[in-house]
Amino acid sequence: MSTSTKSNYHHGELREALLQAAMRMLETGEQFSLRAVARETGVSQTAPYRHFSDRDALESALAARGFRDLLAALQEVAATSSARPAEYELAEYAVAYVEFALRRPALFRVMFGNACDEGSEERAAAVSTIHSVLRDAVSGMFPHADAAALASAGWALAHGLAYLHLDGKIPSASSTAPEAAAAAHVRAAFAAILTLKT
Amino acid sequence: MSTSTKSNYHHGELREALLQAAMRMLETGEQFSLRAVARETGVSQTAPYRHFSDRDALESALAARGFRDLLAALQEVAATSSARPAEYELAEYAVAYVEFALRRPALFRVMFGNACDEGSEERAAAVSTIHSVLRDAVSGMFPHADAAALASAGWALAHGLAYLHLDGKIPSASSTAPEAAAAAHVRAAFAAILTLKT
DNA sequence: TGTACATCAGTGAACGCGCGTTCACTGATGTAC
DNA sequence: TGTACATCAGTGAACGCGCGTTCACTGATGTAC
Repeated sequence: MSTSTKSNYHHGELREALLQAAMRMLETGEQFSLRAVARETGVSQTAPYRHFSDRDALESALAARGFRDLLAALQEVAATSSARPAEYELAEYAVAYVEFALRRPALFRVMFGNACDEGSEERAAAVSTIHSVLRDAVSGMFPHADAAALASAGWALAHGLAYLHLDGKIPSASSTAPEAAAAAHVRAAFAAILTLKT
Repeated sequence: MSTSTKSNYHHGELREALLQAAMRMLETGEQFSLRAVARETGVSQTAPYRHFSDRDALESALAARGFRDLLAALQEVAATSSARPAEYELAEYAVAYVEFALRRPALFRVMFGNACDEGSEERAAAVSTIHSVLRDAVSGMFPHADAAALASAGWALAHGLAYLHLDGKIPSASSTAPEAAAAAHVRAAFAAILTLKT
């Protein structure tokens, strides 16, 4: 499975292995614990302390990776598109955001839950990077608008949709795949707002 | 403190007392447990089982009250206002929503967290009541719009703003009271969206 | 090239915690006659 | 009006759980000479 199959002692890449195991658990919707991660990695339950000072340190590292991935997903929207009118473009950012949340629900909660939020400027930086990506996108699309305010609003809308779907507060109507239903809902929400122009 | 000061045996209104204690704890941001609620109420830790079959039953009852209160807060917006233009009116619903979330953060999470969501049609009913209140408001304000979609969008926007503020993801800029800053942010977000008309 | 030793990265037993929940119980209440 | 008894609403001890964390330890690695 790994490069060095034997000698569990001196694993070599335990830190990385722990992070990946934790991420895997988060991905399946489980919430993790230091013990569970150690178990999953096949290592004694105190081994993680060699690499993370405490539970929050692991959680912060996961959140940081989550933000990196979310950012990548958003930037991919910017890269792929541009055949659409600007307004729809904005909606696609939101779709990517919500899909990320639904694909990796527990991770999303770790990233945004206030649990280990205090004192991590890495986290603050990640949040502000996302914000500025959105702001740049918005100001490209709507040169005359207040880009910062609009980016905030768009983010909040996507965030709200993500949580409502995550928490099963949107009836989800039919038997369609939840991700598809969510995406449709996101587009409808943005379209409804843009309709206000009339 | 209560009507019957003595005879802790046969409390008389234990169910209500438990709910109020739990609500009080939630209000201060603590998350509760059956044991903690019993402690707070001054009763043995198994007493709550006379009134709630398990932890989830208590949580559901709290959520139901939360939805009732949130609904009241929204309806109060409808009652007080109407001097404003319709567009600002919508923002005021969102302000009330976010203020509710910030005033009672742990309750808000109980209401919307998916924890005990399964199988409670009381909960589903509460959610759909809120939705229809918003829809009615919207269709009163924007007769020509798709009221349902717009109500969803407005709700999601408010919900997202609520969570972002709850989780400290909005820098909060200054030293102002967080609730006031949040309210200003909500109004700004709605205003930014309406600006898209240009 | 070989040996001595410091350092590093694991182990495993144990701690104390709060939790939800069960069980057999007991005190208080209210109803039938 | 008084007594017998069923029912109700509490008590308190105990269970097993998973958790974060600590401790003294030991096996593996790498470096100095």
